[in-house]
Amino acid sequence: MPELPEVETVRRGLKGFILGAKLKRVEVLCEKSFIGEPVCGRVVDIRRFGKALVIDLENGFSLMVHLRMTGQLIYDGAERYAAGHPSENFVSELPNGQTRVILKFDKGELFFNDQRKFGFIKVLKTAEVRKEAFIRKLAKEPWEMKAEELYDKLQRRGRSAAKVVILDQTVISGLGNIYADEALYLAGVHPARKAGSLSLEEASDLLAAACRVMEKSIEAGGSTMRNYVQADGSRGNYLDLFVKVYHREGQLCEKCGTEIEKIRVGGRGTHFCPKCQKLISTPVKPVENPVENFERKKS
DNA sequence: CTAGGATCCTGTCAGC
DNA sequence: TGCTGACAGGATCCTA
Repeated sequence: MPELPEVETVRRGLKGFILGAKLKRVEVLCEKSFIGEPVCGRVVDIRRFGKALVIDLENGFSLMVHLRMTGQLIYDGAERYAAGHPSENFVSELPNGQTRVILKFDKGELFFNDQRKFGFIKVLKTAEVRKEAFIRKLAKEPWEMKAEELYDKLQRRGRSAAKVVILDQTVISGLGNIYADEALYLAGVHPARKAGSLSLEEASDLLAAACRVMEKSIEAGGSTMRNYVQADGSRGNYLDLFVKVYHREGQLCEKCGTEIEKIRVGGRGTHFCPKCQKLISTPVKPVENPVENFERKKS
């Protein structure tokens, strides 16, 4: 799942259920999914760093949760709260074959499910959370970043596709495959544009678009059990309600009516409007007298 | 340092 | 039916 808005949704929702609760027992069903020695204790805070969630315990230890592609956190107590990668697990009997870790609290159980096992829970000392490799390298979130900073980073990685650069969490944190596509669409930037060809103004637009698209998603309530099950009992992804290009290939662009296309950029499925997002490939540094330089190099 | 590709893992779907 | 390859809301590691 889980890009920044989904993780923030998990954080806010989970807080209502486990803040102040006492973790009494940790059951690890998949060794790969839990790093370190299990710890217990009362939950004093739940924080988020980019796409990583950190559950702080009273005893000085913290549990860092990264959901990666298919992670979900499902709490079962007096009622159920489920968020993360949307799937039938939201409403299934748990544990099941995709349950990797169970955190048993005094008032309920928190299931960490993860189909692909890319996600994990890692035990850290609370005082050392910021030293953890992923968190330490994390760039600012879009709303904390200045356009000039993003522009500089795009320049430094000028020969990569713009989308590839903004997906890098050490460049800007929070965007994943969906919101990267959505932000590029809103800003009118083709995903495969060389990062170095973006102007400061375009970088600024892209930054504003990233803020807007993620704020909107958080407001929409993110990916939870609540909006996974429709009123008529059918299943639906909340993203379909407001996404403009993601998974919309073949459908029409809301702005110009052109068919949305799907291509591959940096190995990821990429959706865009070929009319609203033009591919202008300006060389980063135009080579002067290429023929002459080539001749000189040979000799 | 950057850029590109492989890799971790399970499940689903299209095509033969 | 069964097989095969492609692909998936992420990030790291390896090579050039």
